[in-house]
Amino acid sequence: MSVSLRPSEALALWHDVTLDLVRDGEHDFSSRQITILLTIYLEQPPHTVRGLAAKLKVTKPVITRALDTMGALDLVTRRRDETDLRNVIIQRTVKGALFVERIGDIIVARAKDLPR
Amino acid sequence: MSVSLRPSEALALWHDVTLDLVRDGEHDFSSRQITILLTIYLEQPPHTVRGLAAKLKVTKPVITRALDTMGALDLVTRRRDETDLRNVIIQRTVKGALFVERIGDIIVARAKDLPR
DNA sequence: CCCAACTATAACGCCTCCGTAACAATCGGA
DNA sequence: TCCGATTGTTACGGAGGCGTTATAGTTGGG
Repeated sequence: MSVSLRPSEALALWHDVTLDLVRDGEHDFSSRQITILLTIYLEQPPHTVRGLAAKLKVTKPVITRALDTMGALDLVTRRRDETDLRNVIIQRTVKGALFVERIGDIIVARAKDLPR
Repeated sequence: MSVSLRPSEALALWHDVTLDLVRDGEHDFSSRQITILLTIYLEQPPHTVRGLAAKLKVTKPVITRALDTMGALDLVTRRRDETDLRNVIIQRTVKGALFVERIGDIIVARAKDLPR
């Protein structure tokens, strides 16, 4: 199945959702940070710094810094890979799951209220 | 009309679109900046610093700074309101319109490709 | 004609992020 | 057992955002 959206509807949806996120005022993440968070919570584990950097086409320090920030907010955790100690496995947290869930609820609600 | 989305679809769509935006790598805007840009291009003019600040529930310097940044990128312009010289009218640019249009196209494309 | 109210912006010190480069730890094949 | 390759992180100087506060310009009612 696919979702049918006209450009004006798509942009209105994007606008409404980001507006809600800004108004809530809890965090002001960049596109990079949001993408990293959603990738961790939506795609199949395991997630590594290297893997995320490749997927997003950014450098590894970008990932490290984002994980530092979101780790401090308890939205994400890191664990050493015991089978290869060079790797770091990025893991989900309850708080992060709730945050992502809330984003999903906002999108659904705004899509439902979309005029036209 | 409204758009029917389940939470998992909504999040997948958000993930796919932000991923595209990050991969393109042209800009890395925050939620605030994106919201300001979309508000200017989607809502009825005129737009003022005060009005945007109220709508987004942020302080005026936040808006001024965002306009500085996006103005330097030619995504937005400022003009003095001739009927009340205290006001600044924020205006659209060709480059900004194309940028917003591209975001719309990405959302539509990703919605169409959405599995399930 | 004042002057309080309102506009947007500038200034301040702080913090976070940037890209690049160097780094320590670890792995695995020769 | 080396030693080159690979992992993630840290260090660096620079750029830009933050919230708060101060400021310059403008308005309009008394």
